[in-house]
Amino acid sequence: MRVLCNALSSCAKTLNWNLGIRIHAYMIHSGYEDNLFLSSALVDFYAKCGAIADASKVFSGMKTHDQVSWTSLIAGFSMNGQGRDALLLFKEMLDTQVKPNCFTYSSVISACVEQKEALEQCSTLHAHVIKRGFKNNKFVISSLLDCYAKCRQIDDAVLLFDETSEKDTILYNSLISGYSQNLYSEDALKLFVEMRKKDLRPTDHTLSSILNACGSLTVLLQGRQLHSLVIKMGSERNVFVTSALIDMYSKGGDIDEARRVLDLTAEKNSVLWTSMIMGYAQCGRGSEALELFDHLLTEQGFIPDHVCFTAVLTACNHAGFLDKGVEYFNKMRTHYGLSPDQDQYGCLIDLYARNGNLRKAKDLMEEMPYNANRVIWSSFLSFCKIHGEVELGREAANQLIKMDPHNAVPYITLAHIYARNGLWTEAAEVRSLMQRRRLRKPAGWSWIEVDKHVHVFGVGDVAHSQSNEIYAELEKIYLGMIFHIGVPMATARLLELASKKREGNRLIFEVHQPLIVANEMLIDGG
DNA sequence: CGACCTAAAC
Repeated sequence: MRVLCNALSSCAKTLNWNLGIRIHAYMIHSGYEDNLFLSSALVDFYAKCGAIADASKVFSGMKTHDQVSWTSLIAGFSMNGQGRDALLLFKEMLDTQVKPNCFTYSSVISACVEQKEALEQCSTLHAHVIKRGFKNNKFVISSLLDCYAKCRQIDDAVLLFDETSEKDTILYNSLISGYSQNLYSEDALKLFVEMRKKDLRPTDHTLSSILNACGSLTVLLQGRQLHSLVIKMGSERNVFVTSALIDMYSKGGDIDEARRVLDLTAEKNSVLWTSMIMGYAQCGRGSEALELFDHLLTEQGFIPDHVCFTAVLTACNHAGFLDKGVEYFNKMRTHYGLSPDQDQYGCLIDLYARNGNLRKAKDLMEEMPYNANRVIWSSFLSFCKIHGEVELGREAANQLIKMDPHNAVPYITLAHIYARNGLWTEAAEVRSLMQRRRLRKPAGWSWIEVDKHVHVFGVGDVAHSQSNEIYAELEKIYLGMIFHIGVPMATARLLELASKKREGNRLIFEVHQPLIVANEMLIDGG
C-alpha cells in the first residue's frame, strides 16, 4: 500500500499519466479503492495532471475525507485556474468536522488572487490564519504576501515581510515580484541587492521578476549584469526567464539583443514569439514584427492567440499600417476563430484615430461589445487633440474625468484642445475647474509634444515651443537621464524616433526620478 | 498523500 502511495505521488510530480491510471486500475482490481490515503493521493494525481473532473469524481466517490483529500482538491482547482471553485470547496470544508490546516490555507489563499473580492477574501483568510495559529508558516505567509501584492496592497505585503523574522528565498521572491508587478521597480532592485548581501541564492523566479523590473525601468546596464547571472546559473533554459530577458532587452531599446536571446532558445513557445513581436512593434520596427509573424504562420504552423494579435496590431499602429491592421483584425475571426476582445478593439480604434478618422474610431467604440476603458478613451482623447477635434475630445475628456476625477491629464488635454481652436473661454473654464478641484500636474513631470506623432512624458518643465527648441530641450533632459539611468540605448532610440519624425509613431516614454541603485552593481563580477 | 514565489498587452 505504501509503495502504491509513493508511486502515485511520483506520478503526480512527474505528470506520468499512463502509470497513474494503471495504478488506479490496479487499486480498483485489488480492492484498495476505499483506502483513504490512496484515494487522496489519487485526487492529487488527477488534479496535478489537469484532469480536475477525474479528481472531483474520485473525491466524491470517497466515503470519508481527511485534510489531505480536501486540500488536494482545493489545490487542484486553484492550480487549474478555477479559483472560484477552490473557494467554494473551502467553504464547504468549513461546514464539516475536518479542520483546514496550513496546507489548506496556503492553497486557498493562492486561489484568491484574480477573484472578484480577492482582497476581502484574503483579509478574511488572514484573520483565520492568525486565529488558528498558522501565521508563522512560511508557505502561508508567502501566499498571503503574494495575494496582497496582487491586490495592489503593497503596504500590507511589506508589513507581512517586515514582520517575518526568518525570511527565506521564497519570501524575498514574493515581495520582489510584488514590487515588480506594482511597478515599484526600484524597490524590487533594492530588495534583490539586499537578498544577495544575505547570501540567499536567487532562483529562476527571482530572475524573471527582477528582469521584469529592469525592463520597466529600462536599465540595460543592470539587465546585462543579470543576463550574465542567468547564464552562470544555467537559467536560460527556463522560459519564464527567457521571456523576461527578451522583454527587458526590447524595453531597453536593444531589440537585436532580444532577438539573439530568442534565436539561442532551443524551445520557443508562443509567449516568447509574442514578446519578440511586441518588442519590434514598440520600438517602431513594425515591418519586422509583421515579417516575423507571417513567417511563424507559414513556416512554423504557429497558432496565434489574443495577446499575439494585440502585438501584431500594435505593430500596425506604430508603423501606421491602417489597411494591414484592419486585415489582421478581421483574420482573427475568419482564420483563427478568435473573437476580438477589448484590447484588439482598442488597437483598431487607435489605428483609425491615429489616421485622423475619429468618427470611424468613435463608431467602433460604440459597436464593440465592450465598454470603452480608460486606455481606449485616453488614446482617443490624445488623437482628438492632435487632429483638433473639439466635440469628440470633450466627450472623451468627460468620460475620463468621470472614471478618475483626480487625474489631471484629461483636464489639461481638453484645455489644450480648446485653446488650439481659439475657444479661450472654454479653456479658462477647464483650468478654473481644475483649480477648484485642486488638481495639478504631478510635480516634476510635464508633457512634451515633439511633433504631431511623437509625445514624450518626461521629467522637467518644458515650455511649449517650436520643434527645434523642443529637440534641444529633449536632448538636454534625456542626456541628463543617460547619466542618471545609464541607458543610452533607449534614449538614443527615443531621440532617433523624435528627430526622424517618423510618420505614424507615437511614443510615450515614462522615466522615474533618478535611480538610487542604478549605479550599484547588482551582481559580483558581472 | 497535500501547500508558497516567475513570462507576452493601446
